Amino acid sequence: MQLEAVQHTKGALLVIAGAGSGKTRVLTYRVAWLLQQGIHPMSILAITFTNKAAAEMKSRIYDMVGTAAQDIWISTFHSMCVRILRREIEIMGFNRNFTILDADDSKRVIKRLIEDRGLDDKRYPVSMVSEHIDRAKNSMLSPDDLHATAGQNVLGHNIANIFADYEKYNLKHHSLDFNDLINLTIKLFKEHPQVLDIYRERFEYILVDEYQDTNRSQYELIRLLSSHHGNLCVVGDEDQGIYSWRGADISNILNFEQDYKDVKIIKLEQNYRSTQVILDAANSLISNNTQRKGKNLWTEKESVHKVVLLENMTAKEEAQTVISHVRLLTEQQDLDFGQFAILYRTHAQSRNFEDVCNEEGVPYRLVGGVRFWSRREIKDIIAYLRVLVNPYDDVSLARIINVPKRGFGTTSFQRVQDFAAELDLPYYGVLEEADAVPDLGTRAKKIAKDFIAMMENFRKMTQYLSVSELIHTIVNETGYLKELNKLPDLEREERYQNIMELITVAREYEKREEAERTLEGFLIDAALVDADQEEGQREAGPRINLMTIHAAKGLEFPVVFLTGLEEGIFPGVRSMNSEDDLEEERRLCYVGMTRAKEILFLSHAQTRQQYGQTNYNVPSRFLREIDPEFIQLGFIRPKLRPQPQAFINRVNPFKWEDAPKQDSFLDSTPKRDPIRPTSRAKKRVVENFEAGEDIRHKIYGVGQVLEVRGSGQDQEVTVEFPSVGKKLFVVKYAGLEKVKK
DNA sequence: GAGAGGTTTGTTTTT
DNA sequence: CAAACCTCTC
Repeated sequence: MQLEAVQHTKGALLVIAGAGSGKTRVLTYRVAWLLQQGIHPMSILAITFTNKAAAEMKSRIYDMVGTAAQDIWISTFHSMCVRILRREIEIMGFNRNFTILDADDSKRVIKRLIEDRGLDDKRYPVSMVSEHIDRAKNSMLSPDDLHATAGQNVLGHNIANIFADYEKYNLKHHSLDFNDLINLTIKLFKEHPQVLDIYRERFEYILVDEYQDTNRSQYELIRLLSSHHGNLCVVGDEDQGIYSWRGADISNILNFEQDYKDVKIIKLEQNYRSTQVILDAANSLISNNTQRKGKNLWTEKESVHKVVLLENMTAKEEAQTVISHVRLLTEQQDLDFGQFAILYRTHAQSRNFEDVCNEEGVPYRLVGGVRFWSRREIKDIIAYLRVLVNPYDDVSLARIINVPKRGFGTTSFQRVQDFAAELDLPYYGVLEEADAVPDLGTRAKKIAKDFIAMMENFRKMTQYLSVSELIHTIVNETGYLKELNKLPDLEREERYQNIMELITVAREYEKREEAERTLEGFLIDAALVDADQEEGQREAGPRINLMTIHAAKGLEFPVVFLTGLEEGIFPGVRSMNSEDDLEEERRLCYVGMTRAKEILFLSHAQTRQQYGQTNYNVPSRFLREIDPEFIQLGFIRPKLRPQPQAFINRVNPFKWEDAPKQDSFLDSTPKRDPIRPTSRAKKRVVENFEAGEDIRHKIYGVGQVLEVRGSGQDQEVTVEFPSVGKKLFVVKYAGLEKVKK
C-alpha cells in the first residue's frame, strides 16, 4: 500500500494513514520518487503544520536525495505564506517589513481597540473578543459577515465593529497576525490572478501532511494552488484531528472525495509501531467516537505487557510512581531515559514531574512550556528590533518606551497616545515630534528626543552589525542589563540566561545557510519558528521527554506514560459540555496512546492542586471506555486509599487480599462534594442565574443550569453535571457564604 | 513616576 | 501558584 501511494503521482490522492502506518515514510519516498521521474525539485511543494515536521521531512529527504532537496519548498502553511507575502505584499498596501503579531500582541491591540470604543471590558473581555475574531478569520468571515449574522444582538455587532477596527489597525500599522498570513495570501491570489499564476504553474506537485488539521482558509489556499496541475496528495487520519479549536475542520478530509475529481484513496492500516495490545486498547477507546470513517489498525508486533494502569492518591505521587517505573525499567531492561515520554494534557501538569526528576537526579527534557519567545525579556528585546524594522509597530513601541525605566511613565505616554490618535500618526512619529505634543512636560520631551536619537543610532548600526551584535548593543546601551541587576538573584540569573540564549539563537540564525541573514529575516523566524531551546538542561546524554500530547503528535517512544487521566483534566472541564469536544478529547487520548511502541502506561490521581487549591478528581471516562481486558496493574504497588481497590480488582485478576469490599471505584462519585465554590464566590455579590446559563466560571465543575427558583441571595438552581453521569443536583446560594449541595 | 505591598484572577491544546 | 492588576506612599 505504501508503494502504491508513493507511485500514484498524477491527480488527486488521499492517503488515510493510521497512526504508525509509515506516513512520513510515504511522503519522503514519494518526493524521492518524483525526483527520480525527472521532476524538477522547484516544482514540488510539501506543506506541514509544525516546523518540527517540516525539519524532519527535510532532513529525511536530504538523506535520500542529497542537495537536490534544497530547491524543494518544504514548509509550514505559515512560513510558506510569509515567503510569498514578503515578495508580493506591497501591491496590497502593506510594507514588506510587516510585523507578525503573536497571540499576545494581538490581544494587546484588541484591548486597546475595546478601550478606544469606550466599551466595558467586563462585558467585552479581551479573551472573548479575540476568540470571536480568531474564529471568524479561521472561517474566512469578514466584519460585515459578522454584522449580517448578529441580527438584534448588540454584543455581536460590537464584536464585529472591534473586528473591523482591528483590520484597519493592522493595515495602518503594517502588522499581520497568524491568520492574516494565510488569509492575505488568499486575498492576494484572488485579487491578483497574475500572481496566483506564477505559483500555481510552478507547483506541479503538492503534498499536504496532517490534512485533517486544515481549516477553512488553509483548505482554500490548497485549492487555489493545486487548481492548475491538480496533482495533489493529501495525507491524514480523521482519528488524529486534534486542532478543531484552531478552526481545523475534519470534514475537509471526510469530504475530500467530493471536493476533487477522480480521487484515488489509499488506506494504510498496518501499524509498524505499537504492539497488538496497545492497538487493541486504543481501538476500543476510539470506537466510542461517531465522527469517523472507521478503520482497522493491525500489526505483526507481539505484545510485551498489557497496558499498565497506575493509580495514585495525589498528583505528586503520580509523578513519583511514574519515575519509579522509569527507573525500574531502565534497570531491568535495556532502555535509556531518552526512550521514555511522559505526556499530559496541559503544560501546567509538567511541574510535578520536573520536581520529582530534580529530586531523584533523573535527567529530563521539557518540550514547550512557557515558550521561549513569550518570555518577558525576550519579547522586550524583540520589540526593540521590531520598532527598528517597522516604526509603525505601536504595540512594540508601547512595550519598550519605558523599558528599562527611563522616566517616561503612564501619564506622559497617555499624552503621546492621545496626540497620536488625534493626528492619526504612529507613536514613533509622535515621539519624533515630541515638542508638538500638548501638555507633555519638558523633561518628558527631552526623554522622548533622547529615545528617538538612540533608536536612530541603532538603526544605523543595523547596516554594519549582525543581529547578535545588535542585540548585544541594545541590551547594553539601553541599560536593560543594568536594570536586571536590581532583581533578586534567581530571577536575574534566569533572565540573563534567556538573553544569552537569544544571542545564541541569533548567532545560529546567522550561520544558517538558507537564511536571509538579515534582521527582518530573523524577526520572521522569531515569530514563526519555535526555538528548540533546552533551558538550563544542557547536560548531555539521554533524558526523559516531558511534553503535552499535542506536542507529541507525530512522535513515537518505546515507553509512554499518559498521565492525569481524570475528569476535568482529561477530558478537560471545558470539553465536557459538548459531544464534539468530547470526541476531540478522545482523539487526543488516542493520539497519546498510539505514541507507544512497547509499553503504554495510563495514570490518574485522586487529588490534585489546581489554582493553588486541592481538588478531588474522578478517574477519566476514557479509562472506563478502554476494554479492561487489555489493562493490568503497575509493577510497583501504588500507595492508595481504600476506595480504588474495587476498581483495581476489576481490572486485575490478582486481587489484593485484604481489599475492602466496595462498589466499583470508577462508578462511584468522589468522596468530597464535587460542587465547591471558588474562593472568590464567597466574596462576590450574588448574582441571578438564568436557566440555560453556563456557570462553570462561578462554581467549579458545574455544567448547564436547568432551572432556577428564587432570586438574589436565595436561589435554588438545578444543574446538570456531565461528569457524574447526568445526575441532577440542587445548588442553593446561601447568602454570601458558599454553595451547598 | 517608581516601587512596595496587597488583591484578584485565571488554564487547554499552537502557527 | 503565579502573574496581572490595583492602591498607596514617597
